[in-house]
Amino acid sequence: MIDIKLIREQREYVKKEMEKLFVSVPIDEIFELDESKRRLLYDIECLRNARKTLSKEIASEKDEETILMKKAKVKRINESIKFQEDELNIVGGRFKTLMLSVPNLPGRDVPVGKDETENAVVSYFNEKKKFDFTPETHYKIGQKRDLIDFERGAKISGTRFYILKKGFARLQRALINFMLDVHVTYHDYEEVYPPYMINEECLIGTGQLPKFADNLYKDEDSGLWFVPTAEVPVTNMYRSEIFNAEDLPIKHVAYTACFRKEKMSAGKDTKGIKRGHQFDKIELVKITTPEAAKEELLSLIADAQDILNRLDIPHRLIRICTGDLSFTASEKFDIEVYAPGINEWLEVSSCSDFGSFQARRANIKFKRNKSSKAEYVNTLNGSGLALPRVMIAVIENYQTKDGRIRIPNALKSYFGTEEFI
RNA sequence: GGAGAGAUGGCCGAGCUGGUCGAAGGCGUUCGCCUGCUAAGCGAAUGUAUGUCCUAAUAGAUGUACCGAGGGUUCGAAUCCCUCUCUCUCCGCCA
Repeated sequence: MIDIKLIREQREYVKKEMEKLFVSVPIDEIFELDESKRRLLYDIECLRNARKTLSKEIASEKDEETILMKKAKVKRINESIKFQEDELNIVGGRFKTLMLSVPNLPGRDVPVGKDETENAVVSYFNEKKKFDFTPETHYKIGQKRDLIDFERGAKISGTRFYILKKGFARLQRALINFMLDVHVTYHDYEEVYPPYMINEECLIGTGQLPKFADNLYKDEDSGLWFVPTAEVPVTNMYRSEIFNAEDLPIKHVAYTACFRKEKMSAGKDTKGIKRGHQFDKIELVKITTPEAAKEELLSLIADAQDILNRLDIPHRLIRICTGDLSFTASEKFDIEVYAPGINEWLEVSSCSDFGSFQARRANIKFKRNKSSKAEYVNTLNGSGLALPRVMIAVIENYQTKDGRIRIPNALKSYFGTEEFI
């Protein structure tokens, strides 16, 4: 949620910023709703004040008739209050709905661009591998060597589900441990293992709801939702909490499975393990002061990239332009790995600074010192990294001519004496 | 799943036969006094959110809401009633 004061005081500025995102947002309507909401609230408060005064008078009043008269007066006041409150509920409800659907404002130095075609590659890292044969796709290798079972995945769960077997199952498990170990040991993140099912407030807090309900799984019986990313439970751990400035930044790393319906992407990325309804991910989450956010974003990106450097996987860093920013982000960088088999760049991490957008929704604040007023924190996160696509990159980059996968040096300690899958 | 107990300010803890309760008391914290230093002692202050007025102001004045959450009764609710959530104890079941 953006600050309503911006709409109150700098409406034209907000409109201009929203134009950079190439979305239409009913700023004027929000402004007017806010005005009438405040007017109603003011009227109601005056009425309540009158009621309070009269009630107190009744308590000390002796004369029966005066009491009756005053009681009748309060009853009339209550009727007006009720009337105004009903009005307020309608106006306030509409206001809230609209506010929750306003995307975050783009950060100051985010380049303006229409869509993903105007994103800029910041830089390339690690040399592409040279092959003296045509590199195979991960799914061909997986099927040929019985390391991925797509048929039985579909049999037990439907399309976009697969079963990893033997060396690939172990490779994924090794990667999970490797990533967690690196972030905990070398990057100073505190590991957490959160629930995979969460209540609705969490998803409103981090901005997945109400807008992206279509892409989320829900258990109707309990009202709980399945996590689409660990960002949601980990950030929401601190919902409605106030930090002391000296306790920031908070840095967490979490491993979870993630569940997404992927309706929007129907028919897209159906081959291989690139896009499933369930996938594993290591997530990095930071909570910082506003002034530390930029630096923390850059180090978060570096932390995610470190995984790829240790694995020696070619990748590139992309700066996301305004038109391609996600709903909640004020600034965002993507990391893409190169997969020579399918010959694609695959997004393995999206690193974002959300400014105070999520903090405002989830009510997460900090105090600079004991006597100062609580301010909203900045929340940041990025994958560190998404498992299936790193799996693709490892499999396709480390394949040998005879269809085996050489185990990257960084993962050797997770595989005992084996050198190949 | 069954039976019972509970949820109050940074913490502990009164109030719960409805009005004088934004809420006693204690602890903690902050400031001042006292003091060779520390401790003790004395005095004062000390919730959050949001609106209005006034402002250079996150300074002042004032309104409203908040005693787990949401409804209800009443002129008036922390106090009474209903629903829900969570915590604790006991029983059952269980990886």
